[in-house]
Amino acid sequence: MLSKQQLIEYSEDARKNYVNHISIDCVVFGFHEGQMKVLLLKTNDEEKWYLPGGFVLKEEPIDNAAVRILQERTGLNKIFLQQFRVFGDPDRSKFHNDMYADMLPKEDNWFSGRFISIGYYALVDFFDVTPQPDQFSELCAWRDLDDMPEMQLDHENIYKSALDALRLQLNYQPIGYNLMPREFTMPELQKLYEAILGKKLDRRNFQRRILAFGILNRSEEPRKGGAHKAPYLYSFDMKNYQHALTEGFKGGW
Amino acid sequence: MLSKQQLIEYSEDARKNYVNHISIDCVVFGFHEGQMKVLLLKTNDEEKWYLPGGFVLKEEPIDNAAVRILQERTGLNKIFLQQFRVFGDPDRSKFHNDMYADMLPKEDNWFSGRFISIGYYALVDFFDVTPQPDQFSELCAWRDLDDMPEMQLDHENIYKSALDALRLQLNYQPIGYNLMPREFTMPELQKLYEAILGKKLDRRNFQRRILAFGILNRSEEPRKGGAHKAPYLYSFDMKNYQHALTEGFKGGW
DNA sequence: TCAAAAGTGTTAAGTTTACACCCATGG
DNA sequence: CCATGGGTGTAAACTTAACACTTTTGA
Repeated sequence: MLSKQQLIEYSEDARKNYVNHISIDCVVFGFHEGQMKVLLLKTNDEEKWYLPGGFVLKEEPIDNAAVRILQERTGLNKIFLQQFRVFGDPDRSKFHNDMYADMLPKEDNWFSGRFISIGYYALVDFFDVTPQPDQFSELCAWRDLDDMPEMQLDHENIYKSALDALRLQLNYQPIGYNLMPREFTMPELQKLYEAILGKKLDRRNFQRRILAFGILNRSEEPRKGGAHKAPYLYSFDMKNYQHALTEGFKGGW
Repeated sequence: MLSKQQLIEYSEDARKNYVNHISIDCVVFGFHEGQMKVLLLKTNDEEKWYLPGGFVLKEEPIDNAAVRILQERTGLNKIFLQQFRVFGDPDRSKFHNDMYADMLPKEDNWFSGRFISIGYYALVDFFDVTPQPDQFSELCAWRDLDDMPEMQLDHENIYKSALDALRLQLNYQPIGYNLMPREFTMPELQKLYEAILGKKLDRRNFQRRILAFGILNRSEEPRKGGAHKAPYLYSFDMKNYQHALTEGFKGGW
């Protein structure tokens, strides 16, 4: 949490460096122990959590801004990012206006303005992430998809919207390279799909369908470990995966 | 086309009234005589055309801004609008910077800044539209999808991106209410789909598929007129249409 | 040797595709 | 009376869904 003095400095710096009126909010999805997770931030003072976000540098492409912001929160360089919507109601910024009303000059501070936010969702490997709080928070942590806390501003709306977009993406693009470890078993991949969709899938049909996409390579060695038949290990065939990403599955019309 | 003086005034007014750094670009699709059309603008001086667009008033929701802008260009009130992407490269505004370099003060004029543009596509009934040029143009006209002219800035990119989004929408949402007259025949609707997709479809299979969506009502009276069997007239069942719009077709997973 | 979890296969139901024939109308 | 374009039907190919049995492993 910033002191009043620091807040004033931040506000002045922001004015110098960032494009005014534009913000970026990111919904970072991770996957761990069969659960979809979302990366959230929180101050010690406030009860409510918020999404990682930030602003766009004056000469920076917006996609780069999203990458930069996420790098600061996760430590990751290569992140699968997808712009999915703009949130631009004029009263969505009211929160900041109120929050900093007594700390910053009423007019002409960075937070008093209106912000139109570009929503991105990101898919990341849970184990690669080292959650880093930002200047305004003490806590940066994963939260389970089915145990989401109350959120600030319109962030609940943004996160739900991101989940919808992600589910839609399942229908015409491969998912998983960014969420799974390099090698994984078929049941593990299935758990990812089930977590995203929030429902159970048939084991045998799932396998057939995924394999039909032609984006998986099966390695020779199975993974031993449980009191059961050792499952095969798979990895993504990056050539075909990339192709499927750009071309999409199934035609529709 | 504005004079230098008018341009300066516009620039000053814009600063007062609009949110800086944000613009809106609209790809307006219409359908006429079996052709998909896009509404474009042009000045007499310039060869290149551009998309209808504008800015967001300081207290205006962005969706309303898009509606307002399109109302000015088309005269229409009720327009099907879909936000589809943000275009935010820093050098996409270079064009305006150069164009007005000798007419406006170098620093601190409205057009010298960077603009991040929110892309919308719209579907409208061709016959309801009265194309209106804006302050910067003398010409506002429909252009055929398969005879598109050269365009300014990144507008070609934006338009192509809109077309992709529209084609994607065909796969999970109904299309047509906004593009067709109230009553239409099955072959007419088919032509719309063919125009959007840029390919021929099988008459019989098309009919089956569309009817299966359950969003059409067939009226009793057929339309006479050609030297052939009179085709039935259909209209959209708005209850089911709306439902399909929000719920989407086919499940995927 | 048994329970757990994974591999594999089959059949039935449902879609989609590719076609062919018949019907009303206006010239 | 015939050419044009529209309505309708169907068999074959393909997908998807539902379901059962066998295999391997660690305890």
